[in-house]
Amino acid sequence: MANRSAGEIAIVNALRRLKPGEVVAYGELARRAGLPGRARWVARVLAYSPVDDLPWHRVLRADGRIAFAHGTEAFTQQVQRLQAEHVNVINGRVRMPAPGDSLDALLWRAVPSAD
DNA sequence: GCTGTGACTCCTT
DNA sequence: AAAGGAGCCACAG
Repeated sequence: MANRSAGEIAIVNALRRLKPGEVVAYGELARRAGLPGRARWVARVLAYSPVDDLPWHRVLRADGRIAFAHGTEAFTQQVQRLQAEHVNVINGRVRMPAPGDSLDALLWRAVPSAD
């Protein structure tokens, strides 16, 4: 039996494990799903997965920036969803967790940025 | 089966 | 801070 969508299922499961207010990078989510280096696969799953109740808005680029261009509908919607979960977003950027910060930082501090 | 594309990431100027 | 390039891999043509 082909494991055609095994990775996709793992990605969706990892996504479902995210708690409100918790954000991760595409690559980090891929790593949690047991698929290191498959960040682009995560992005594709978020874009095309038939499951539509996924917390896609909790996934950001590795530097904490939203993956969409400013002014797009997707960008605006992601910012709104994040703010609804008390995630501070400034100029399309969120502070990514440092390795030691983990549990204390359920709410991530905003990072000022020029953009 | 080869080529181009992309909601990515890392390294090197 | 910004830009270029390589690696990555599923998918469409």
